[in-house]
Amino acid sequence: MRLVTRDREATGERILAAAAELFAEHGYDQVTVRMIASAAGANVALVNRYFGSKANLFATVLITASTVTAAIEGDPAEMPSRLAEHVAHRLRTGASEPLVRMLDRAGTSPEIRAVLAARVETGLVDAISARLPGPQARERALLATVIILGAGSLRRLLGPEGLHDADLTVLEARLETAFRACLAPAGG
Amino acid sequence: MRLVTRDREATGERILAAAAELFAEHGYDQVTVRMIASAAGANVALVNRYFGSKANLFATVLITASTVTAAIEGDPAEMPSRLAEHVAHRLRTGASEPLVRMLDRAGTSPEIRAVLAARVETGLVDAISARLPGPQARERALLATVIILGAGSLRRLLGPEGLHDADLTVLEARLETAFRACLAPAGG
DNA sequence: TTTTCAAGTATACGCTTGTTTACTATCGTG
DNA sequence: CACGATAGTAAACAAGCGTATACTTGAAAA
Repeated sequence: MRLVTRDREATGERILAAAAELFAEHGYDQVTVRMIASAAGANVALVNRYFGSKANLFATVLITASTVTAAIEGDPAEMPSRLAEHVAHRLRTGASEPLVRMLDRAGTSPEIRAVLAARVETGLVDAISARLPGPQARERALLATVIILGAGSLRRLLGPEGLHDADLTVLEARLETAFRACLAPAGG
Repeated sequence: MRLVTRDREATGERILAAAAELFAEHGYDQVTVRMIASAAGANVALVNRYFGSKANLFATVLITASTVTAAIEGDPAEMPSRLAEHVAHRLRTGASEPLVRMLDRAGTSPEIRAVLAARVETGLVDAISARLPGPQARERALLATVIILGAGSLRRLLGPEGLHDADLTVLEARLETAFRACLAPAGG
């Protein structure tokens, strides 16, 4: 029979889930291990006991976290519209995939930045450029990443009310042309 | 550091300058008042004595900090190329105006976010949209702001070495088309 | 010179952080 | 049952933070 009350694995997963939720919502710096433990219904010491350190827990969360693959995968010709829809939806609702949320709420400490940078490389830049035919794939992917990250920054900075007076359908349409300009095989 | 004179105003300005430098370099959260005081060659207590609080000092720095006005002002038709050059130069060198650097290293505490958001509104979004003829000026300005902020995020995340293998002249050319797509009067 | 007052200093307060240490409680098993 | 392994707990650790206090110093006014 599975243990209900004293289950190390289950507790560890609760901690991991709580950490993913909180990191995505508030960013690395603003989340304390006590917040994580409280949200997971676990003792503070278990966070460090099971994951070694807060930074390591964050890295574990990042590995587990999904990416924007849904918008990236598929026909490259329609990637601009998918990305535009994804970003526009993000601007509209504030919701997004955990990875992206954590990216633009990036912690400022160097060790965290490093693991985040690696994740951006693989989860965004490389993932996008791998699907781009033609030359300058990396540069084009970098620019698309710029928009994705920038939208997160703007949303975080201005909040929902800061975008209320903006027409979001207009934003989405223009986002698509912007993505298209970034991703087009022919430059300039 | 030994002072030649006891000049409150000069000391205050040294603190302000040191704070501007450090905030732009490392972001609000990572900078301590002791770092500021040390860089300014002043005592720790003077920071709070002269500026009330760290948050208030940050706000003062933000007010003093210059903006990207040089790239924004001028013929709107050439704003895309000016912005692209500005952003590309930023990606290349890592140097940028204090305001923009502080923006994408935004602190995560709510009170800091508020003053930053206000500064983005006036210094970027409003400044750009005011110079845009035609409809949807705010939406177009928002998208340009997205790129500006996103470039800062990417640069911060990947660092100089993360962009070494990318052709920055290509990036600048594509940035210009992206800005043009964002800022063009005719949508879609 | 003496007085005076603000500039500057040294230090510590209260708090929060991540982390660790001893301890308790509960389980499977001999 | 008893016992040992271990999940979980309570508490404190050391360090760092912003901030406040009480003191010292130096230059100008008297």
